[in-house]
Amino acid sequence: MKKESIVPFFAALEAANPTPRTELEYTSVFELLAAVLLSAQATDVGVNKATRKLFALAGSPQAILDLGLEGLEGHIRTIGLYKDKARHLLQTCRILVEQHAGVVPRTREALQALPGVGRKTANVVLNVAFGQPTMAVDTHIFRVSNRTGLAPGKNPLAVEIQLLERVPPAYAVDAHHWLILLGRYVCQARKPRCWKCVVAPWCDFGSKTPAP
DNA sequence: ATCCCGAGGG
DNA sequence: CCCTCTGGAT
Repeated sequence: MKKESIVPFFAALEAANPTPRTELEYTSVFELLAAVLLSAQATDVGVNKATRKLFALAGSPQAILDLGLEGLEGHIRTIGLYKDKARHLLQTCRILVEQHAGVVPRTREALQALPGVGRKTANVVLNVAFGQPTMAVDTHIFRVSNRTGLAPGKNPLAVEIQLLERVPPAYAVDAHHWLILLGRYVCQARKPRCWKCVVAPWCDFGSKTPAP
């Protein structure tokens, strides 16, 4: 993608969706952290289905701890990778209670020190909860960045660095959500719907898919 | 590089 | 059946 295409690219995304937001359901920063941790290799729809009941019963680190491993597994069993996620979330809650007074930390270092929280999850929390211009490169953002040519890096970290360099400051906070939603509903992995894509004029993707 | 792992879609 | 879904730990 040409350098001069980047501003119109994001201007088009902004025009189509002026105030993008995550589709994960949460009512506190802790619930956001838990929901993002659970969302690895899973759909938001599936995570929300489980967390709606879970958070109604246990919406704080101590309340999750009180569920115990078996109890927590019971609530998230319908989500993929649930054994690892239950164990990691419990350990994370234990650290939050014992080392952070039950409050989600605001630094990348402290976030990534939590079990089950890697670079991508930390970036999402920093962006969504604390308004920082991070680029959380998940499966959607990686694919969209490569296809469009916005950031052609060969691995998630390379793409993240390119996005941080190339996305204009005015778009840096919302870019995360625009790219995610574009990947989820338009630039899909199997069958991209190029005919309904608002950034198609600036996209490098060859042989754009026609309308059905 | 490999494992984890259920639900939904094609 | 196979692929995909807001990855992280080993």
